Amino acid sequence: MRSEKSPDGQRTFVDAARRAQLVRCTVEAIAEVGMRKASLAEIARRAGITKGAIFYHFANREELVNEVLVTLLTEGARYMGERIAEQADPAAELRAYLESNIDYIATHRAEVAALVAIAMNHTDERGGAREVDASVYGESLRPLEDILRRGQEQGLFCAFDTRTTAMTIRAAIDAIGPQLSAIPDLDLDRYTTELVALFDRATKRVPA
Amino acid sequence: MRSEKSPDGQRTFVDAARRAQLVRCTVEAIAEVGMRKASLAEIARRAGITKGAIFYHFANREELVNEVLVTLLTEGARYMGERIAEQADPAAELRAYLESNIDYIATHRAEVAALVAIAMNHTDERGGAREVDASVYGESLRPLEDILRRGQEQGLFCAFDTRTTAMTIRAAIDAIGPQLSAIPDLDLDRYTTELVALFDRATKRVPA
Amino acid sequence: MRSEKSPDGQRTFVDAARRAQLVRCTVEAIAEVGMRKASLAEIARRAGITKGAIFYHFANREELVNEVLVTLLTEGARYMGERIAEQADPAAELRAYLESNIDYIATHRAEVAALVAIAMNHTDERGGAREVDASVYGESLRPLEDILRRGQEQGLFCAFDTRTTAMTIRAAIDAIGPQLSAIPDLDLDRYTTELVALFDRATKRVPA
Amino acid sequence: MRSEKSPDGQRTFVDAARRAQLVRCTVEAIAEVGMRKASLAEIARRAGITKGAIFYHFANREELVNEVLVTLLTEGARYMGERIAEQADPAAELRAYLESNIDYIATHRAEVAALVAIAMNHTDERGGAREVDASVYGESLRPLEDILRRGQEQGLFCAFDTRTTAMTIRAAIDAIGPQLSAIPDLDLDRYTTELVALFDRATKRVPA
DNA sequence: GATGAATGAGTTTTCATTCAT
DNA sequence: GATGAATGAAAACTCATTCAT
Repeated sequence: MRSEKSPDGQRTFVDAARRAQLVRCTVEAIAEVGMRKASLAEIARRAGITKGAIFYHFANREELVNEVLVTLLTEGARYMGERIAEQADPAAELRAYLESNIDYIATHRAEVAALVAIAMNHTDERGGAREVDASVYGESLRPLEDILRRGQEQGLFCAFDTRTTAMTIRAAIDAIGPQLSAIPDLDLDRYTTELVALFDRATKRVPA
Repeated sequence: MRSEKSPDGQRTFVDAARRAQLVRCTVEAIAEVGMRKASLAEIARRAGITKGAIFYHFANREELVNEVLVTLLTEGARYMGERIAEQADPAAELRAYLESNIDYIATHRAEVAALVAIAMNHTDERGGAREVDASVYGESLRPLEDILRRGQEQGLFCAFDTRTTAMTIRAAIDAIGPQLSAIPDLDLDRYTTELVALFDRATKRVPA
Repeated sequence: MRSEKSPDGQRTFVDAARRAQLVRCTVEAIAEVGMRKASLAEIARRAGITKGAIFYHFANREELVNEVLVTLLTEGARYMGERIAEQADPAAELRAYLESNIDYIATHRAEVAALVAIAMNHTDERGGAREVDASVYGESLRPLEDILRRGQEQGLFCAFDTRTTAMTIRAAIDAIGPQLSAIPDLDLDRYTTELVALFDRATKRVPA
Repeated sequence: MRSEKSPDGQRTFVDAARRAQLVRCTVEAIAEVGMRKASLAEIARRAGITKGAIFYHFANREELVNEVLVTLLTEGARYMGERIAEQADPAAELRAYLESNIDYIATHRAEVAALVAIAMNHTDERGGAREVDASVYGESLRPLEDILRRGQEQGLFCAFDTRTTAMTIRAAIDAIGPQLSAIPDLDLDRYTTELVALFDRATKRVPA
């Protein structure tokens, strides 16, 4: 075990590789068979190792799932952060935020499915008040609130509570995942256009 | 019950009461400890009876959960339908829709938590394309789309895709539940006001 | 309960009727769904009463099954005894024994199926050394041995151990039930003729 | 095992040993307490392991019971096949068939008891028409019919339906198991001699 | 005489976790 | 680093039996 072998938290290359592989297999397992049936046996099978070996790399199931969560969140944040950074003004940033998010969802269905499943299970099991989730929400919402606030400061956006609006935008995006499962041939381009337009109307300053 | 008794579906008073009690206990159990840990043992414990007794009243776990689902949905639909029916025009209806939904969520936290948990588990286990869920979504979205379409026909609302907009409104509402768990002292009145304003801006027709 | 109400073992008419009805329903249940799934609930369902009521007429499941056993055995013995009594000599009686037995099996499939299932379960559960079964075997074998012995005394049959031969005849008959289940369109007339001929050759005295 | 491991069906030595041990314990359990009470808990207790361990080696109860069935059938077939192969003519083969079968029953009481119990339960639960059973019966009857047919072709046996006769011989043998349970001190040598003589008379050609 | 309700012991099965090798 | 084997706690479900009414 990590903690036993290297108290300084160092990890060997092989260990890191296995962890990454296990994270990947877990994502696929959860996306395909759901949280409930994504047992360690199933994950090990996909990774081509034994159940027991998992415990060499992760203290327990929870630690593995947490790593999955952190990995997906980080990955997603990077994916979207880059696109937004290139924009000229907050209005363009908001549009880029929506577009890059939906694009990510469209091109990372397994990841999104796994993410939603894990998040649900967390909200579920610990009554929603879990540290990880809280920070996740905060972390993911802050950049969006920043965009909105700067937009208001620059006179591009009208007056509204940035938190409520940020949450609504986030919710509109997060609702796409489940819908995609139900309606696999959903027209995402159209959806994107409509959403961009909707939040444009909802946020833009109306000149007197 | 049911399977052991007369096929005419007759139910005694005691049976109906126990079923209702079990539904209530199941809602509370799911809301408090989550779907996964809301075992029949846990539910029976809360109801003060034995596991075996549950099977006297329900054929299996699924039947119990289904009854919970139907009960909550029916209850919710009645709660909100009444308020919306009294409104004068689609714009007022949309406001009433938002207000009554958020009000319901605020005053029925356990029910909403249970509903979300059950819905998630369904999406999870059957790959998201389950009849019940599909109809649930459709059923809950249709009245909202109706309001939006009528608003457009009467020239009150601007041009937009009613389905996308309805889904966004729904998503904004559904996001409140999880947030409430994370931030128990969320100011719901403010949230409501903001949301009403946001979707008012997003939908109203701007005179030339 | 019988024993509580009438220590003299008297039974009311209604009680006797219900017992008979329950015996009949049990036979059908066992024949159709097998011993394992012929639960008291299933039997009660077929009788149109509740599980609890069964315990008014029978102390427990075992007593009910025993009554079924005794009833079927008695019924069968009467059915065959009559035909055999009419015969002129032991050779004719042996033929009549075979014919009436096979005929009974052909016309009482449910009864035979139930009988076999119950017998098996008994042999099964108590290691085969149960009083009922022992007597059953003895009772059913004695008349057959009598026929064989008289045949030998009258010089119609050759020398052989009557017990072994009786058992073989019985076994040949008892094997028909299971075969009928496997091969429903078995030609029983042919089977009868062959069996009669076989045991005729095996028992008849060959003149010097 | 099996489901958790490599699909090439590889088995370790320990696994094979445990499987064999579990098969043995299952045979004994069924022979002693009957199919109904031979629960996995009982079998595990006899094997000195936990219930859970059984599922490591067998996917489920059915797979375990099937392995028992196949093992016993194979064992029995080998035991008897050898003796019959050495015989000079069909009449001697028939005698060897009877003798080796009865000998097997005498020396493998638990195996025979278990075999009968399992077979019965199968007939019982699936309405008698199960593939396994059908093939079992066919497989076990065919060699016997072969002997009889060859005997007829060689003019050693008289005219009779080989199927009916084979079944009768089989039934006479199969009846010994239950009798042994009921009458533990049955004189099997005598029984064998009598049976051989009986079927000799019943099958041999009587010269004109 | 019978019902509706409940019990409690038992069944098979699943799975995260442990550990000797 | 990893495997094979096993554990033990929990799950859903079944059913004979009891009993107040």
